[in-house]
Amino acid sequence: MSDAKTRPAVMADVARRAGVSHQTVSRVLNDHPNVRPETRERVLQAINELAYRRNSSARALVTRRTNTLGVVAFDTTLYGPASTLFGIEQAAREAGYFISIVSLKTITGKSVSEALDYLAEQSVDGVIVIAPQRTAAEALAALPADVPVVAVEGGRAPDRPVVCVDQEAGARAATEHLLDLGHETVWHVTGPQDWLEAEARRDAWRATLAAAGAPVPEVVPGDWSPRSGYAAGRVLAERRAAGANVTAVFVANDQMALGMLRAFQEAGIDVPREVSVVGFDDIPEAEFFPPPLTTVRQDFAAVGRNSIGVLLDQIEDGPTLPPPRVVVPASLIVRSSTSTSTRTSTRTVEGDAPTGPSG
Amino acid sequence: MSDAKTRPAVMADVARRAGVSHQTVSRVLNDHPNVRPETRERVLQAINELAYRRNSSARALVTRRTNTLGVVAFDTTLYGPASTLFGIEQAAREAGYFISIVSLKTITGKSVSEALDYLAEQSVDGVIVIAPQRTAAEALAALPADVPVVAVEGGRAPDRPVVCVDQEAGARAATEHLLDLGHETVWHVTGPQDWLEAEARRDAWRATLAAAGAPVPEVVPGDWSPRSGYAAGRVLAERRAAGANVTAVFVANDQMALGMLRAFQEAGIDVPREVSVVGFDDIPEAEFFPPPLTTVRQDFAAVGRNSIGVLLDQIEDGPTLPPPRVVVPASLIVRSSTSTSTRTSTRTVEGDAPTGPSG
DNA sequence: CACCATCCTGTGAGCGTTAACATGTCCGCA
DNA sequence: TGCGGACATGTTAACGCTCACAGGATGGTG
Repeated sequence: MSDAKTRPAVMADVARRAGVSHQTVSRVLNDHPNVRPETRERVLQAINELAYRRNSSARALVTRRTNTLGVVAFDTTLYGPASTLFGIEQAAREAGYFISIVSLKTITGKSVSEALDYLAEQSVDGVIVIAPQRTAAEALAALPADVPVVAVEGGRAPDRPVVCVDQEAGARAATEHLLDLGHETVWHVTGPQDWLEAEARRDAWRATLAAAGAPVPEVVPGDWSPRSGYAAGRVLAERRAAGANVTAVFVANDQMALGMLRAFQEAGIDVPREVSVVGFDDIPEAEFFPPPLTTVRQDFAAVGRNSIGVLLDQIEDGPTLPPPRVVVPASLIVRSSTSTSTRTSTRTVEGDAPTGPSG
Repeated sequence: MSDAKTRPAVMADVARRAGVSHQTVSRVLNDHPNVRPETRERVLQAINELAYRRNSSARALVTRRTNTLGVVAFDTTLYGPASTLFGIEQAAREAGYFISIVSLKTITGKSVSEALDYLAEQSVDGVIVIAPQRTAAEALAALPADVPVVAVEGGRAPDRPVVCVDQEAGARAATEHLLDLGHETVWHVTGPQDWLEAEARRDAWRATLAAAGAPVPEVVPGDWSPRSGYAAGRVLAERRAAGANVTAVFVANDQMALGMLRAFQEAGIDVPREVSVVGFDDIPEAEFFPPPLTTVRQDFAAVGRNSIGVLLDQIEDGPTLPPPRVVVPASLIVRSSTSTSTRTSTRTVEGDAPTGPSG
């Protein structure tokens, strides 16, 4: 009975070598308590000698668990998604799960549901969807839940577990920081319209201004790219030249802030002496912008950890009602792109209001 | 025999419903030719009605193929690795493969081999290792090849397939561009010592200078981070103040270039009037640096496509000798951080050599 | 000494699929 | 009419594992 030449060893081979049954080998592998230490030792040695590896497919077939989680992401080239993905991967591996990833080029209801289909084909045990856009979040909500799903930045989906960064607190901190510095009001450059994060930051900015009794300027649209930030910077420089009270800007992300800094520089506007700028994300480059950017840092590692935590809970205990909603804090990092308002010797501006430069 | 309540349908269920044997269902699923169109139709309909999904574990168990490829990456938060990963994922999905990823925090021989172990446990069909460091590449070379492996940026590993960007051509283009602009020589800020890319860029820079008969200044060390670029910028500003001929710098990546630009600005050095700067990577922000950065663009999508291509070849046809080595081109993107040398009215510098500002 | 509980180990079945082979049908051609 | 071959389908046996259950020891207790 000349055995196979180089076929990897299977459980039966180990069993034979250790002089036990395949079931005992299985027990050793699965840390069952009822195995004599001596026997366990013999089995482990046989495993080592044969370089035995348990066949994950056979195991998955019978346990109905693949130990694999799917992640659907969009533009993993951006710092935020990339960092979130990294956090997710670390947390998953720690919990003994594999991560299978699908990166989308375009995010539509269709592409999201296709991605989920694709992952379902691989029989993942659960899925994390990084769904920062309204369309993605809606597509997710519309889907039948044959597999546990967690949305990251998934808006206020009422029936899905969601993990997200506290955009509101971040935007509020940014805006208040500028108001506290004595600026009469704060302008805002938004992200793309259908991004939930952009919306949340904008709304919180607006609410903060309103709460402080400060005038609420029209938003300047952007799309996250440095280019759009540059364009927004030119718009604001123009407004300023035309007499508008532009001394402080809260830009919805760091990349746009970079573009804006460049536009201001070209327009001869000094940051922070003449205009203060705050970003959002705290990308590694932000500290070295001209000038170093005051911005809001998001704890992406925590987002990853929590996503995995919520997802595993759901996999193990089934869906809970109401679905959990975890909010991860964001913190303001003050650098050199913001300073007190120096607009003292100026003619009164058009839409003035009682500002409270509180301490 | 009341059938299971909500248990997902299996092949036998489909077979029963379509009035055929499970084997015929299998044939339909696998596009076997010998199925009557009419039968095929009936089977497909049954599949639809039951929302049947083939069980990938069972399939993998018998075919000994998981249709999954592993990717080992390091610091996927950086633009380069993130982009490569994205390219790999796209190409893999197109080819019908799943991607399972392991991101390493630290890259050592141990961590790389652990990652490969981890992926082996998942029975991946092949692995792509993004191994830009010497240690990673060496760990890879030392490993037994029980699974097809492709190294991305894996140095000159003689016995492993490698896909890499033409660092040499990129660095040469950057250096020549500066020499062509009339600069007597070009300084260089390197990446971390054990990164193969850093080494390749440095060597090519040095060779280009030598070929042009230009003096070769000492390299300034860096570690990819903006911070280290800033430090390098201060060093060079100091040298310049001390009379050294610093009019052109080739920085090994864009992030460090950003830090350097900041240092130069603080030192009152105008870029590009007084010093020209070239980066490497062409990150999205580069176009909006102060000033827009001349840099070298790498085609990460092509790297991804080629990695998958080489890996699939190896999986399907077995290892070939010699192992393939694919080099992806890099191209110089000229922006505003470089200009002709204006160092005309200067005292002669110490280490002068016959420069050839050739056309 | 009988009896039950506890520990350790083995036996057999089954997870859902594909591969190999068997069977049956139909057609063309000698 | 008979026969080989292409085609269409069914039957059976793996694939390598875990689960449920069946024992054979061993030890404490009545």
